Amino acid sequence: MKLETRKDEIINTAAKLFKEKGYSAVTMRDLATAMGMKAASLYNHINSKQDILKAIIISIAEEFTSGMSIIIDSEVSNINKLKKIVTLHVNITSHNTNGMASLNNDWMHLEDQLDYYLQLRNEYETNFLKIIKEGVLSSEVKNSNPEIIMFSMLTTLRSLYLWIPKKEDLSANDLANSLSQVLIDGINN
Amino acid sequence: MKLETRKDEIINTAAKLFKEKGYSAVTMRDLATAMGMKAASLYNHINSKQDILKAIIISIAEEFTSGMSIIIDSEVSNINKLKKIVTLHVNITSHNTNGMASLNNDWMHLEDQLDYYLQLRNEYETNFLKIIKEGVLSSEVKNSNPEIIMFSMLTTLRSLYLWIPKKEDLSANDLANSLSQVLIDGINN
DNA sequence: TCACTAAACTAACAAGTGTTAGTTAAAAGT
DNA sequence: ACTTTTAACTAACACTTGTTAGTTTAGTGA
Repeated sequence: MKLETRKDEIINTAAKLFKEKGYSAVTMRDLATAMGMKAASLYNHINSKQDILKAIIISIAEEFTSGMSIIIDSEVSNINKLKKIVTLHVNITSHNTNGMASLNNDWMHLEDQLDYYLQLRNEYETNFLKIIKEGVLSSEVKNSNPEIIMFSMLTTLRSLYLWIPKKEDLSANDLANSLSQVLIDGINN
Repeated sequence: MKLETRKDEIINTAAKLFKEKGYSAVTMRDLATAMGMKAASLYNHINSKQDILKAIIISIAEEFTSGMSIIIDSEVSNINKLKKIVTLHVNITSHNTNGMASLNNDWMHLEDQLDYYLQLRNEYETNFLKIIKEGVLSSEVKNSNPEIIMFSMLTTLRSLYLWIPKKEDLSANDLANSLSQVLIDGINN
């Protein structure tokens, strides 16, 4: 665990600002002010505004990809795979709430890396859907529209970044458990 | 049902562009090009870029407020109130998917109307939470964390704008029913 | 001590921003 | 027939944008 470099500080500060106003509304001068320096000085550490966005989004997207890959290979029931997905989202989001905002809202500004990002996202959703469909086949999962199930779960999980910072009292574990219960068992008594 | 004015056309076109790139990334020249005219000509119909955003967001926010008010006053079980909320979101989103994107992602750029918007949103969430809490008290709703329940439902409902355009074969009614089932009864068999 | 490097600075640029002023041409109202 | 309105236009504005060039300053290794 290396110390946080100046470049990392800039990227983390940028992620925070991007979360508040969105990528396009944050200027390099905004970022510089937040860092306590002048805009031109940022370029001693980063190549471009684009590159900051890329650094924020791609690393998280790859975390999800490798996390999903481990879940796919794990030998547990499909319901338990879904629970693992919930935990994956809670964990990744917990240690990078700001970055998750950019991933959700600013991916379309990626330019060079857009295709790569879309590919990762597509693969992720395909794997997610496959688990649900297999769960339906094995009667673990109710026979509802699998795409609606995925949509419902995934949108909730993708919005965790909005919610986790407001509920810091809740441990990641507790949240993952409660959320799994609500998402999987429903709320009807 | 009056004919669509030129101003409405501009606002609808803007909503579409805002959905694709976000408010800040869309320029008045982008909007003008999409309308087949010059940027300056837009100002014959609208006062400012800000005003377009306001027109998009506030009208939808008020739709939600009045919809919620009807649900609150309706004499049905709390579970059925929750189902009505699902239907409310499906209906509003169905006839204004583009605007819902701005409401979700660009509300922070409202400036003058920001406080008003936040007030409406806050009241809405308070009412939503109250229905869930009363459902828990009357044992209609499982005794999970009410805030997690609301978070889970609301984030799914708020993301409908991403999904409805991709599933035009599904009628608003069918979608509301399927979604209610998934959100309320869960997916576990 | 001296060269080198890291990381800040000032100054400037070319392009793009929302918006205003003034003009024009066609349509509508009287 | 004349006036008014509508809705487009061109030209320009003051300001902001991301970024580059060149300079300065402080710390590091030889």
